[in-house]
Amino acid sequence: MIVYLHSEFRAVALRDGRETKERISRAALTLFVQKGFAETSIRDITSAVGITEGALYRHFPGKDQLAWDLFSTNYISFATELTRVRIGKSGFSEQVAAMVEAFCRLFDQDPELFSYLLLVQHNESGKLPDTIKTPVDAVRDCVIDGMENGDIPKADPEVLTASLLGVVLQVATARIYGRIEKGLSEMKDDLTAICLRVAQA
Amino acid sequence: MIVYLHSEFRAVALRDGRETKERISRAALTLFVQKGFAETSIRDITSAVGITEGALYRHFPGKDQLAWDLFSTNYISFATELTRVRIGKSGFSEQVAAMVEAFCRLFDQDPELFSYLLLVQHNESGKLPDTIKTPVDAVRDCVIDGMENGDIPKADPEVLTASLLGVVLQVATARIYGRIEKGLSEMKDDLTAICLRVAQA
Amino acid sequence: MIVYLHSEFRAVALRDGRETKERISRAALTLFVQKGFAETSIRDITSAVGITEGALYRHFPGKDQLAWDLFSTNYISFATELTRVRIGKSGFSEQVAAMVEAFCRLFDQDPELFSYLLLVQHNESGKLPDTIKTPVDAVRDCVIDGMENGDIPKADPEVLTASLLGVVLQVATARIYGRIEKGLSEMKDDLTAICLRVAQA
Amino acid sequence: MIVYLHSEFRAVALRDGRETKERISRAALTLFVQKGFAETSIRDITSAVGITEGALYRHFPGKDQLAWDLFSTNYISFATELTRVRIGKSGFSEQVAAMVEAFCRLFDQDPELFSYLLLVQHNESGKLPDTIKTPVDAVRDCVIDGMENGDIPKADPEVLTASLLGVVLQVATARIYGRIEKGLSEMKDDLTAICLRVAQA
DNA sequence: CATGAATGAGAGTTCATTCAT
DNA sequence: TATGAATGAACTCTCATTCAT
Repeated sequence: MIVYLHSEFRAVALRDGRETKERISRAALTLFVQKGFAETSIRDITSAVGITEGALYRHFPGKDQLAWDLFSTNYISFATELTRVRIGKSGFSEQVAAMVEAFCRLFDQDPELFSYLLLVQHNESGKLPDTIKTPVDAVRDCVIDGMENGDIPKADPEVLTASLLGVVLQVATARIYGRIEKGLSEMKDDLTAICLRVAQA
Repeated sequence: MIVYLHSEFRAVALRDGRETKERISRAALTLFVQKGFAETSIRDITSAVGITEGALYRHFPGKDQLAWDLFSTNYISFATELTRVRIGKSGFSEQVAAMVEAFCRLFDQDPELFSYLLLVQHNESGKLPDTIKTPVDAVRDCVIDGMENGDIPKADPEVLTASLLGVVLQVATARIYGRIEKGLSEMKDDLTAICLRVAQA
Repeated sequence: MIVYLHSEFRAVALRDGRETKERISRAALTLFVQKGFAETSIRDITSAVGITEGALYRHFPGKDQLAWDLFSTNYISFATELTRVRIGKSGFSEQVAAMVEAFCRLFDQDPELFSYLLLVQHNESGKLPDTIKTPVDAVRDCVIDGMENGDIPKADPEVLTASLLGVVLQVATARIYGRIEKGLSEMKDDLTAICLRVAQA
Repeated sequence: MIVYLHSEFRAVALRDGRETKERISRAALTLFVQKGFAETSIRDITSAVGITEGALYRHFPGKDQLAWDLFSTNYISFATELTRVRIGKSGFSEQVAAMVEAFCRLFDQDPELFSYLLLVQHNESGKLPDTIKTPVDAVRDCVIDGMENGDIPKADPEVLTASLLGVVLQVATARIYGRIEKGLSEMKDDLTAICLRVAQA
């Protein structure tokens, strides 16, 4: 099981410095999602944390780095989680179910992080080196496996990957804007069913 | 006959308010999509057009208004187009096919506009009064009709609406990032097929 | 009798150009008094008149000149009026009464002009060449005459001049801010009485 | 012992927020009186102080607030002083003498502040809540007291208040423009005498 | 580690003025 | 004469970042 952003039990054991750094990260995440990266000032972040502007630079080299750390660490960590839950299952259907569940869990546990990684900043993923696995790669791996194993019909794997992602991300978006009221995890079976129909599994 | 230093055509172009306004709109659209709204400065826009910063304010009251005009006009007009092509067809399948085609046409004719309306700024749609129909409304209308007519099974219309939109928008995104090479219109039948499977039509 | 800013009967006989110029002057006067010189833009003036910005420059070489014309013409003309009414009277008391009446008449006929000349822009008077008579000069002449003729006791004429002006201008100010409700002309005898006590006439 | 490049005194001066704030206030006061509020730019102020433009905003939220702080603080405090010196005296004549002296003292000690409060920005006093006592109120209180006590004849207190103020302010103005050479305090007895004649005390 | 005054660059915007039409 | 698009300089203000303390 992955730890999103910070685990409470470790925080207790840590010194103030580490704790401040995590409070900065969390405040930044919240504000970046709420107002956007450019619209969030260093002062917005530090005054939310209750420190002065200069203090932030003890923990992060700058605003860009802060945003990037926030993104890349968690983006990679979520991709790893996706692959981990997929590898544990055999058969396309089970794998899709497991991945959908992982998406829903992330959303329900930490909607801000979900938004930041997958809706707001997901165009930042181009900055990652190609060797790093992203959530998109994890889904594509699943799709390609499914085609090679004959679980689903052969087709352009990129189109199928995008379609599957699209279903989950757009439903998440609808949930954020209040058009859908149920938590994502409550809908995981429905979402899985839709995904399997998309893939004709 | 006198030969002016500037040809009449050039002079007309320089002095014609309409034309300048449209060149500003287009430059702004391009830059907003490329770099984002906040990251695009007035100077970026005007120097792309070849005018000074102050000149922009004869055509738009400010940066926000420029972005909003760009968004609202085209967003509403695309929603109208979606409804128009849908109304012309009977049956859920035909209606979905027509709407998918409209999405693909917009994308291929003007990918920047597509991105601006549906990927970059689509969260601005909340600022529109509820009486105005958006593309999301157009898709939802189609879904609700399909359920009422028995063309598709009853389910949460919001989830289905989001899923259908997700398929199209995420495939468009993959195309923009170069993961897919075919034009969207070339894939319209595939996209329609996926959408119909999503809806179990 | 002097004509403040423009006489209606002449305006009728004039061409559009002259009439526009006077409408510009009047609009500028109003706005300068209401909002201040720096806070009034060319656009404020021209849109009040109903012409475009460029058109103003057919009538005035620039904003500064417009303000200066407005000030100097009327300031001198009012100084002339003051001297005219004073010369007609013999004895300090009669002269003061006549001048107070002239101040009150200007205020009641054209409070904006009064404010502009005597309250708002009166520090511009330093730009006038010393050979030109100002309202302050007119009052000082009266004071000096009164001292030389033995109508009033000898003292620093500048202090007395300032005091007399102060009484009139500050009462006018109180009237503008609504602290006094009567028209200035209604109070002219009271004001004259106060002025004569100031001068110990 | 280490000798720093900048002496401690200098370093303290540069880093001491209080001191900088006061230097900004003083520079602004000087410039507002010399050139007017609108004609004074932030750059004018900060370059007079020897800091950059942005630094001003750590001490004041903006230009308007700076001007307003400058005005309201000192305006109220001078009104309090006026009332204080008046309360200490019995009888209209003594009270007027005390208040005239207070005006003269302010003028001679800080002519810029006098100008700013009473000549340049005094129309800002309308922005103060009615519960706050202004110098005008202080003078009016004295006038009303004098009438009620029978020290001076009954008349419109607003007219008398304005007249008394007018004498002092216009003499101060004449002094500023160099028409009068004596310091105001040197003339305080003359001014008092004039004021008493105005009020027929 | 934290403070917060200061920097310096750049943001959006306004405005007096010009000039081709 | 009038128009109004365009200029160019100035404006107020914001912000990421630095650094003496």
